[in-house]
Amino acid sequence: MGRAPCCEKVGLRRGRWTAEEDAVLMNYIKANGEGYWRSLPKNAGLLRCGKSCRLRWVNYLRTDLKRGNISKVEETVIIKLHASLGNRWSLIASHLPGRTDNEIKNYWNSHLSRKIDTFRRPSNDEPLPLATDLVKVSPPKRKGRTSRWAMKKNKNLLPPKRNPNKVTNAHSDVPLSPATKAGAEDKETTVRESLASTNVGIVPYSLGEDGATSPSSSNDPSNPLMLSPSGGREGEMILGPLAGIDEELSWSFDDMVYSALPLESSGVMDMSIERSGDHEEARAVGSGLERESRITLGSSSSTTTSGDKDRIGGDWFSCVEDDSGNWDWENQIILGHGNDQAAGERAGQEMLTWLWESDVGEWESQSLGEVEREKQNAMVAWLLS
DNA sequence: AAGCAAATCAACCGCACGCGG
DNA sequence: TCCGCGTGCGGTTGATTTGCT
Repeated sequence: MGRAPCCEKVGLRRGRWTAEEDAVLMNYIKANGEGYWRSLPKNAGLLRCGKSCRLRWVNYLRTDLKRGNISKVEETVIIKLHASLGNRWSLIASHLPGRTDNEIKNYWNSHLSRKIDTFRRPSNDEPLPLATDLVKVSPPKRKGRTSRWAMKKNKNLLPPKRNPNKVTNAHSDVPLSPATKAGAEDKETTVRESLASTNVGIVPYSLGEDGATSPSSSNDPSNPLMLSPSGGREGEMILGPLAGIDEELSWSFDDMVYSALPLESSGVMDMSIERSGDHEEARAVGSGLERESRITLGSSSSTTTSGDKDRIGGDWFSCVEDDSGNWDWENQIILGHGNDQAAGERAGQEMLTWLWESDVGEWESQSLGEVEREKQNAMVAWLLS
């Protein structure tokens, strides 16, 4: 016997909700609260199935929904969380107050997935993209309409005010550092760094022959950062503190990818790349750090995902390469804040909560000020942690 | 001005999960 | 342990709108 349908379809309305139906549903929920979705339509006098009512409420009628376009900051959070969580839209939405899983899912599918695809690993014959290439890349120019919000701006639709009392439903699973990618052609090959300045302030530094450090220009395509095999000094990459943050809050795929490397504001990171069988392994170790990240690139049959949980402070990332040659990032991430995973999770939650308690729109619109810099520093500190 | 293509997103659908009996 | 129910989630669809030709 098959499972009974959630509702009897015969005689029930489908499709777009009318203003009258919205009003009925909203009034009923205000009076009786959420839940009991199956019986709600009957009790409220709606010719809709319970699922439809719930969806309408959750995605549209709730008073704490945030309207308007997704901001750059929100986009960044979405990208980062998606890198860690995958298509767990409800979980991602729980970190974006006022945004629904459906909204985020739609935004991802219509905006971000195209961007990310653009940054996917190129074919074998093509060189890895440079940072500047990636930053410049835009999704295919839209031919069609603008955002729905823009479309509606002339309509008689008042966006609900964001409820300042809403408690962010932070989930303990997140946040994590985003999945990581390290492009490596082979052991002897230079890795073409594509780290660009981002709103989290990850700035590549170069180590000169005299040992002095200087920020590398991510805007100079002729000067990609060079990562030498472990032990090398010249061209060694140093990840330095905040410097030269671009006012433009941007976040490229590789920004996301590289942000997961074990950064240390004042440390030196060695990266070694090894090839074993059909997978490559990039190991990044920050000097003076009791932590290590290992990024494994390989076929699905060989990708290391187990990780070594006993390693102190170890962060593991992995991805698999599908048949078409794209890297499919998984989230085999083991929290590695020393041995105190709970502390790491708490720090992440506090970070996000703090970020979103402030007016993100204001943050985005202002030039770099003290508040922004403080937030960026905090986010960097969190990522570093 | 009309037709077409593309983009957006509200809504639907089916499955999975948790819970209580 | 099994079963049924209620609910939530993620993938997909299709109506709608807009820009381009």
